[in-house]
Amino acid sequence: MGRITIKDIAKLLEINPSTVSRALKDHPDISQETRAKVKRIADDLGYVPNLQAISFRNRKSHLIGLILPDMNMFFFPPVISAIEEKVRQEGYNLIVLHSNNQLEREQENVRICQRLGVEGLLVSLTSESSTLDHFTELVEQGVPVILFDRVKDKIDLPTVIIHDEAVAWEAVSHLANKGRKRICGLFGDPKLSISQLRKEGFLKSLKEFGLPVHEGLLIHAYDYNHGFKEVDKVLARSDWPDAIFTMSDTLLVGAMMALQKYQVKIPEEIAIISISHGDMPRFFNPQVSYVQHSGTRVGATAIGLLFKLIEKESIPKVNYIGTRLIVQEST
Amino acid sequence: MGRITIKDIAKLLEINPSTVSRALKDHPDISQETRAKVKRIADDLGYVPNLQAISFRNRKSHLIGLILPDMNMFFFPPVISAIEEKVRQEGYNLIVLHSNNQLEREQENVRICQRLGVEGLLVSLTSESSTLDHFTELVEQGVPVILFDRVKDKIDLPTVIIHDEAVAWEAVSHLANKGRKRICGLFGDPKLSISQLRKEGFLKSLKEFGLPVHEGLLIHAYDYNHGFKEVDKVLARSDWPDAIFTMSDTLLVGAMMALQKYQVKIPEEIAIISISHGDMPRFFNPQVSYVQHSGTRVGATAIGLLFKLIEKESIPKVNYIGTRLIVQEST
DNA sequence: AACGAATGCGCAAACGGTTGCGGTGGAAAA
DNA sequence: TTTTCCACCGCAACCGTTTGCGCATTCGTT
Repeated sequence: MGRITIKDIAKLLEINPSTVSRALKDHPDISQETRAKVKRIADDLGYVPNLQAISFRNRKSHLIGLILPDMNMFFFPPVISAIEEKVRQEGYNLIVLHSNNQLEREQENVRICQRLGVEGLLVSLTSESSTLDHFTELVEQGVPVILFDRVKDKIDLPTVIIHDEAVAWEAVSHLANKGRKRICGLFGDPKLSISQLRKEGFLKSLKEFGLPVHEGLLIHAYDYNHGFKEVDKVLARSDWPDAIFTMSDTLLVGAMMALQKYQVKIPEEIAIISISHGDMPRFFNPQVSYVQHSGTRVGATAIGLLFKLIEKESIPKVNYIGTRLIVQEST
Repeated sequence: MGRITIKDIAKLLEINPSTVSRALKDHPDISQETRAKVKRIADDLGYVPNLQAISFRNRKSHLIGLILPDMNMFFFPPVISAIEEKVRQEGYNLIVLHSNNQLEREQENVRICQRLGVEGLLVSLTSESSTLDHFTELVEQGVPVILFDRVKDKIDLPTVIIHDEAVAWEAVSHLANKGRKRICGLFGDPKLSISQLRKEGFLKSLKEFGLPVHEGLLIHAYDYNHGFKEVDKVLARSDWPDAIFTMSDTLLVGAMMALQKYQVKIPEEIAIISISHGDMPRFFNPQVSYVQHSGTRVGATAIGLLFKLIEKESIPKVNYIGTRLIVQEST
């Protein structure tokens, strides 16, 4: 025999499936005696409720969708962990989808979520996601959607972010306060709002400190190899910067690879600071100062808000995650 | 109105739902004309097939379960990516579950998969998973289960692994061939078979080269902080090793942090080699030699085999993933 | 003794889509 | 003209579980 169903139990006990169903969930209409009998048989036969049937009947999937642009090893793992933890606590399950940084894939992923009947959706956008029409249908059907980290402004979906501009400003200002004057900045894909905002914070800080902006020291890179190559180019010249700001762990790694190649004395010759999840800066010697941007907190906050939406509570449009400047002795 | 169903379309066109169903999937029984009409209306109304209903009716979920012991940032991200890629290609969806390194959670996760009706299951075990009874019920129901990376021997589930012992042996032998004589080994949780096997490979190499085994240089550590502390202790003494082997990226990081703290000259004073996914060794200066253990290949192989099982094809019991020794100039 | 209430359970429909089978109508074959 | 055949579509059951409603039976109350 395949899987045991409620019907099987009913037949065995010569009662109605509805009675079995009610007995299993301690419905007061059913006598203690019957409940006990049903539960016993269910246990003996190894009855496992068919979630598909239940989902179908109740018109809910108990599924939460999570759409990520990529599988950045530094940031998303703790995000996924935090989300999955909460999701399971609430008796839901998590579907993780990757967009491979392509809008088309993202749209496809949204469709998949729609077909699966997810009850809530957490999204970190690709850099190509300028239009967000692919979410409207889902939203109109009443499915809550929350954007986190990689978001778009001027859209009406709730977001969970850090105060990107302020965070970059804080990091760069720390360098400037230490007397650094020729500061190089590494940013990610310029199409991403996080890149734009962090760059603005960078520029704002330079301006406040009256420091010049060197176009050659404003770098955009897409991965650590690219970051390495760009910083390598900078260091190949004689007019070295005296500090580097990197907006992510990925870029920090790229920069460090170049700095190490040139045997740069950190921080004497060049100081470096990053926005980071918090692990990577400790792996280097000397350890790197950073503004901590916790993926765990981002994930936990986002999923918490999503469940509030699912419970029909209202939440703020924009939700900022706190950050913390971690200064290493050496910097 | 909520979600558009086949019945809605049928009512609108004054035809039978079965006709709509067939029209949508180009059943030859339906005239081209009707097909066109149905598809047009379906499109206009934004019909989205209810996957829950379909899954229920067809008694299949199109779901694949992936159970991970933790969210190790070095190894599992590429594994997840590779699996998800293939899963989506096959028209399936992926459920990712984390066991947080607890057997209890793993058992719970298996139950969840069972209730969800997954059609296949990929598992990397926790270190606590000595018994594997929690899989038998699922297996008996005909659901294929494949273990990868963190597996148990003496069980009858198919596995995807690297040749742990040989890989460790290769790495350590490389050190020995370079004349290293006092080699320190860092291993993970001793309850894990990968730790045991890699340790055996380590010891085998030492033996073959006639090198002594120093108990104090055989270290087990659970995360990079722990690894750091242990290596720190070793370096606090005067009798330094002249080489270190680490069995994972996590431990490599811990070791490097300690080496950097003591300003150890690599590889002059102490050489280091690791088993690694491949990114981390490049982040250090000098770059670290390693035996590459590709999470992408592991994931791709495991999911490929799983689909073979789903298609009722037979597969080997143990499947080895190839590895490659990457020697950096400096070592 | 008679009536209302509570208790315990069964009946049947429903969720959305699929599918075997059967039926109708019109065209082609006899 | 009658028979055959095929193209096209409808009917109804079904997947497993839930739930509103209704029907007995028993119990407590005047």
